[in-house]
Amino acid sequence: MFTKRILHIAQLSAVGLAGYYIGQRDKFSSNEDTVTIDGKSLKSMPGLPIFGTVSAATPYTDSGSAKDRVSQIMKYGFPSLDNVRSYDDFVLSYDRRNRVPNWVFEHITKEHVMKNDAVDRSKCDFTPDESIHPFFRSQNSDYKGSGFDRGHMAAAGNHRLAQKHVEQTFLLTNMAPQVGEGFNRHAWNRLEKHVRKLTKVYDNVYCCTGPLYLPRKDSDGKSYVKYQVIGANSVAVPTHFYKVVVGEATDGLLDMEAYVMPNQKIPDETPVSSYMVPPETIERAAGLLFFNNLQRSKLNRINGKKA
DNA sequence: TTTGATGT
Repeated sequence: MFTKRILHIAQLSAVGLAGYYIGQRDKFSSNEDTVTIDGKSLKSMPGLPIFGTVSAATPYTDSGSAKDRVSQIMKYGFPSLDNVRSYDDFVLSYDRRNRVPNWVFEHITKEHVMKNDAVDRSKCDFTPDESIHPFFRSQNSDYKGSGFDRGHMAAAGNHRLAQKHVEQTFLLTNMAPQVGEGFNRHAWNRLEKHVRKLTKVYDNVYCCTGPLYLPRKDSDGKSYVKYQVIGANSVAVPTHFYKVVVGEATDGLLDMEAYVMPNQKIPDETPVSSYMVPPETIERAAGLLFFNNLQRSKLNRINGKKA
């Protein structure tokens, strides 16, 4: 088991493995850009960026507005600011070149993952996102016959408060091509279940999910990033996927876990913990900063170790 | 159970 873990970490070594310390990073302020958007189009067009008026420093008030929900989901900061779209229960940044998300952010509580008879996943359809320009929009036809699943980044099972919420997770903006057998339907699914279980331990769980395109050394000894593209729109097939998760306890202390899994069949017996990596490794590989507004003094553990 | 694709 231990050797396996070393192997996974070795795969990541090309992008830098500098330890668990996530402290003194540049102060990246994701809250200073302001864009004004009228409330009407915000309601009629799910997916429109409603950013700008949102600040992670804004205290959460339970007034029920979309803006407040975004500030709650994004409490600890935006990983990046490009092509941000907000939905009723998750927020994402869309990669127009690759036709998949850069990152998807969720705020999850036990109420969000509870069984709810009013919500039926089987009624959901995978739907192209009309809020994306047609040049950059992925279609169901891109995935059809590709051999890859339309894998949720924000998992459907994390959004059971309302039928509308789970339906929005089926927008293709929230999808990336994933190996089905042995990955999306198994190892990755186990990781998603693990995140849901964290809501039993923590009052609030913040989860950021996305793709990675990691370099690999070729036979000529040089490193290259190589990934398949599928369909008429050339949707990128990521080499790996990450999850960075923060659990917020009642006392305000925070625990962080970070995972990277290769987009391939993974043996059934592999524990999810063997895919833990230092968060900084993912940040360097993805070009993102996670939980940048988080107060370091409140960070208790990272990947189970005292921070 | 939850994650999906595919065929009728």
